Amino acid sequence: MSKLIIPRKTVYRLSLYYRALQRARANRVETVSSAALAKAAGVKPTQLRKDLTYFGQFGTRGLGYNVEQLSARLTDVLGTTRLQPVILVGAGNLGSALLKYPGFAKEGFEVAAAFDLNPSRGRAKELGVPVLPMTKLKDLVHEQLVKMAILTVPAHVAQEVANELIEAGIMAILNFAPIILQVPDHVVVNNVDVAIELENLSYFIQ
Amino acid sequence: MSKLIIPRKTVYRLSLYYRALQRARANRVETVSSAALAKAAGVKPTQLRKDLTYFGQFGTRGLGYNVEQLSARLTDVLGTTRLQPVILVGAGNLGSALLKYPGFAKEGFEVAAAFDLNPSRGRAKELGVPVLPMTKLKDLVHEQLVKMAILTVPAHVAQEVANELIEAGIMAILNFAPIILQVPDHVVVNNVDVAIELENLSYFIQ
DNA sequence: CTGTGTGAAGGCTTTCACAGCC
DNA sequence: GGCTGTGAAAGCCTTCACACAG
Repeated sequence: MSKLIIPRKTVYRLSLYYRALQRARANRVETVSSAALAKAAGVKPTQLRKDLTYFGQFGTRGLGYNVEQLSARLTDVLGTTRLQPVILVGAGNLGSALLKYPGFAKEGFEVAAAFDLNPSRGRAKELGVPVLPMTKLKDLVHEQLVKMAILTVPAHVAQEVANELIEAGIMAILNFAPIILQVPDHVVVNNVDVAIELENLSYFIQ
Repeated sequence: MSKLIIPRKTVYRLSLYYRALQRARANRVETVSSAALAKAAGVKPTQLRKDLTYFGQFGTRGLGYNVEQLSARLTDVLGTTRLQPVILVGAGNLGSALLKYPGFAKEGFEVAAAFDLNPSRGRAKELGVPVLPMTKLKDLVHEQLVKMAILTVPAHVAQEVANELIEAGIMAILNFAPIILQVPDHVVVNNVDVAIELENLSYFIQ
């Protein structure tokens, strides 16, 4: 379905809209205007409307959008993307914190397992997922058809571990190591880098 | 200095270049070509060169860039932005993990203090910074001229806490809560949202 | 009269192509 | 020959302006 090309930035914003809609739904709101929804998502109303036109018309002119209905359509577009199993590699401070973060399940991702060079240090019980040695990586990825990995290892081993992940069949990496990973074309990487975000912020408050 | 307008995305990439240069320097490399540096930063060579032209010429044609020199110039452009004091608000799992993350100091940021509704739960000793109650926020921000904050509180209180931060004089917020903060124009916000990054990744591996 | 849908315009970034220097 | 610097072109994304529906 929808093999229409949706711009990269639009896809990103769809997630924001979806979140805002869930909040509206939780508040028993039935209808939202593009102005209201856009505000909740931090964008301009015209942008929101334009984004939605990439996959159809949902609004009622003079009224706004039906929360349920738009929500359902967004699930449909982003939909198959949810409920994916994910693995986390590197159960240090940051990795452990992410594992304990309640937002994953809520947003539709399940952490199938965590991997670490030293599996004992993260106790599975406390973290709520199995913590396995790297040698088990390939098997688990194949068995559970895992395509995505969260990488929270130190920078100096990140590339090496990323190679192992790709070798094992991982297609998408959410990389927290402060280094740009070199990967083949079929692999997607998103980076999360706290230091760079801070640096960026500070530039704009001169 | 340099009130020339540097595009937002360029500023972001300058941080990547700077990092890559530090690694090159650590390896005693004296000269890099735009091709090599661009690869390390994950961009195209022409993009790197164009980015650098916003604030001067540094390269030697036929040779490349002097690592020291370019590095110094980048420090200069991003420079005053470094070594800023930062506060962290919300010393839960994620907040504590970030405090223990060694990357801050290395990248030139110092966490002046952490704040929490329940200061006892994060022991200052373990975290390496004072953990204070929210009532001390305003005083510390004023005393230490803090302009930036890392926000790692639960989503349902994020807006409220952000308001307090802004009220206290904070100008820039690195927000980890999965919600779009409504802030006045003079305040800058960057969002880090793991769930959305995952969702985004998964869309692109259909 | 309110609020959506959308072609067209505008603005911002990236990429190209090649001139210029070592 | 190798590699930088850069105007021009292309591409992408956002915003505008307004037609149109309820």
